[in-house]
Amino acid sequence: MSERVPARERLLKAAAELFYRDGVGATGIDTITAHAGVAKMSLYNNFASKSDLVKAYLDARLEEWHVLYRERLATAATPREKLLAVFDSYVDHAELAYGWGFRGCGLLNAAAELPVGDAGRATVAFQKEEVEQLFKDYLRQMKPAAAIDETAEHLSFVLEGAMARAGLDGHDGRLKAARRIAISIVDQL
Amino acid sequence: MSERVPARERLLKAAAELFYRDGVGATGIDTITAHAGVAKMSLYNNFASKSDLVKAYLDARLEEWHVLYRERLATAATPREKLLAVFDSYVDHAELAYGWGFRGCGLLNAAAELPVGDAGRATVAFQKEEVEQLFKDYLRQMKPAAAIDETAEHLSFVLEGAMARAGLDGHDGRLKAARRIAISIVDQL
DNA sequence: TAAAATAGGTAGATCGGTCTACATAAAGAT
DNA sequence: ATCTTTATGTAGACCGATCTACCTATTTTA
Repeated sequence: MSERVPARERLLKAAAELFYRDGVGATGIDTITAHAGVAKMSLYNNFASKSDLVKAYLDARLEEWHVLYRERLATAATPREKLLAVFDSYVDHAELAYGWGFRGCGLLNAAAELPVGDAGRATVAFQKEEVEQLFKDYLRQMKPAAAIDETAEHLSFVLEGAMARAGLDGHDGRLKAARRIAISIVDQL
Repeated sequence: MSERVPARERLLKAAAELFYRDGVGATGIDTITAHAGVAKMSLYNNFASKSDLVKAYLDARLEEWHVLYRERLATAATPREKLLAVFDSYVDHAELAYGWGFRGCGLLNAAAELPVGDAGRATVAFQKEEVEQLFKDYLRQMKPAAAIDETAEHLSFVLEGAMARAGLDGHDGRLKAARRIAISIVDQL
């Protein structure tokens, strides 16, 4: 019955909740270690600094979304369904955060707190670029003659805008609306 | 040559720059007063607390956008032009922040740092609701038979999504793209 | 001269980060 | 089967710096 959980894992779980709920800057080292039920030195044995933990937090959120997206992708047959799987994975990811009090995209929120040169901002920018690239790929498969770049950017704006609004009023109806809008956009190409 | 500027005004100007550039949480009281060239007590003579100053900062940004929007509105003749004036005022507002290092919408960034119950979040949510309502009004004047609510939400997503993306890659080309997208949306209603 | 802004300082908490000293447990060596 | 090494985790003191908030006393301004 060895239910032993490594300190690193406990720290990442605690950081995930606290960083998302209270913000990166407002969450101190002591709060994280206390919430993880772990000694302070266990944090510095596993991470070089708080920024390093923040970076790991962002990478974990990115990977978390990747998993949800690939799950949705597995059940998608057509390029159109694959494109919509991106929106569905956003809804799925939002629902993961409901227990913590939904506050929008954890990556975007964290990026808003990070200084301009910070490495974490690159992680966030990368994910948004990746989503836009996915839209381009699927659009190209759907309608090779369409204005791919413009439409992909349009879809990215709709998705991220819905997430921003959802973060403010605290429900994911916005994300489902974004999905409906995306359908109308791709279906009238 | 009385170039005397009241302490309150100097504080708001310093707070505007520092809160936007470095974030609300990362900016301390002493930094603000030093940057304003003002005594610490002048802050507490004019504002009840730091949160009060943050609230004033948000209100000032909201009013700042209102001014820019009304300026654009004055040169708009048709409902279509008035609707686009919203997008233009966003570009104008973004350009105000260029000297500080553009980091996206100051209201959205600050809201990402504020706790869920904070009064400042209401200010931010209000501004986004207001924009969506403006879209509804102008759309109704343009095409009374169109799907007003859905289209207004669509336009809001495009605008706020463009702002979110712009905040990550640091230029307002995204906002100009959003304007072009908005034109295509309203012109094919 | 009365009001407002000034400089400078204090209180008390919290921050990120470092350090010491000890406990536990599995793996390798004999 | 015993000893030793190496990993990892523990508790808790401690560091310098910074935070908000508030105070006092002096100077400036109107």
